[in-house]
Amino acid sequence: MVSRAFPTPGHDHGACAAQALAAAEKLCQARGARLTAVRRKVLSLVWQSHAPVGAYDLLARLNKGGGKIAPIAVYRALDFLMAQGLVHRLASINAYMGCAHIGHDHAAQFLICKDCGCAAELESPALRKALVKAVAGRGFTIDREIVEISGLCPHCKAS
Amino acid sequence: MVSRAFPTPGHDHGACAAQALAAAEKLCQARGARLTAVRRKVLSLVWQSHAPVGAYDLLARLNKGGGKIAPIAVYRALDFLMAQGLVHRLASINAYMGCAHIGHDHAAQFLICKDCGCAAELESPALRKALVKAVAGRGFTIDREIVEISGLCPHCKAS
DNA sequence: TCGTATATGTAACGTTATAACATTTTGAAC
DNA sequence: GTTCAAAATGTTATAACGTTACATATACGA
Repeated sequence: MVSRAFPTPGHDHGACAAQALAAAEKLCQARGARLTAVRRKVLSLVWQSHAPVGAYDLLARLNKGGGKIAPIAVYRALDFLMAQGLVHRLASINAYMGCAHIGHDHAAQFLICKDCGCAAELESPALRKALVKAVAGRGFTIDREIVEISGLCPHCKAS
Repeated sequence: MVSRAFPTPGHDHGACAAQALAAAEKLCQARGARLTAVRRKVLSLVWQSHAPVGAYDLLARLNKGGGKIAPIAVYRALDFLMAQGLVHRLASINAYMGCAHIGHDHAAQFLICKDCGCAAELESPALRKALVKAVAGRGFTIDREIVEISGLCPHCKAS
């Protein structure tokens, strides 16, 4: 399977998130990367839903219960998680989501539902290829690509 | 020609910008859209270079000489210009650039040089088609697409 | 010229992200 | 196990980006 599909409204998200966390744990261990308490907590919060979440939302959730963590701490955790490929940033909505294809580098594309707020990761080789081809011949060297498509997901369209 | 190429370092930018402003003027007149003084000024500032420019940069330039324009005025002007298709917003860098293909709706793609800061508009039908195709079959309805590719432009790569 | 829609002014505020520097924790070498 | 340097976190302040709410002014057709 190439894409993480949009979750059905009633899917078992607990299992979904737990699996992602376990995989992240394993990956970090293998790499000698330190998945510290803050980082693990931020990652778990990111995985609380399939809707990308803002940094200050994460901050508020971290501090729910009287914590005093500063914004910078969240951004640092997110930077680490992005460097490890565990989290993606969606530039068009200033939000972060868990990566569905950890363990290998990939230039992903994102579908963002403007109704329910959920996002799905595409990772289409054909699209990637078309992009590279479109740029080729212009003498431009690609460093990073951002492809974010907003619209209506299947579930929201149906209702 | 499908794309606005990266300008050569010494190109006649005065003529380039003047042409864009004249075309915008004409388009607004034809549509009955009011290209007021503020909007015209913002558009001309946007066209002062081929590097996308931030809203607060525009603001500073507007106020150079003692003006007191507020941020909101710039954003309102930009909103108008974007609605008319005269300006694009680059979400990945929070900046704005003049549109090179005014007068017809288009889903453009952008190449952004991380060295000189210049950006070019691609508007590749093949890429667009690949994107639509990649999304098709997933039941997702496209509303808006953002494709922003950062890297090195030909001129910067050469030097 | 009247009235309404459009545009702009004004002030305050909300949101997103980073800078700069101090302190603590970690893990490996000795 | 002590020491040391690198990595991580804490603390405070601030930069950068964008909007709300409401008042005023201008344009333009009836």
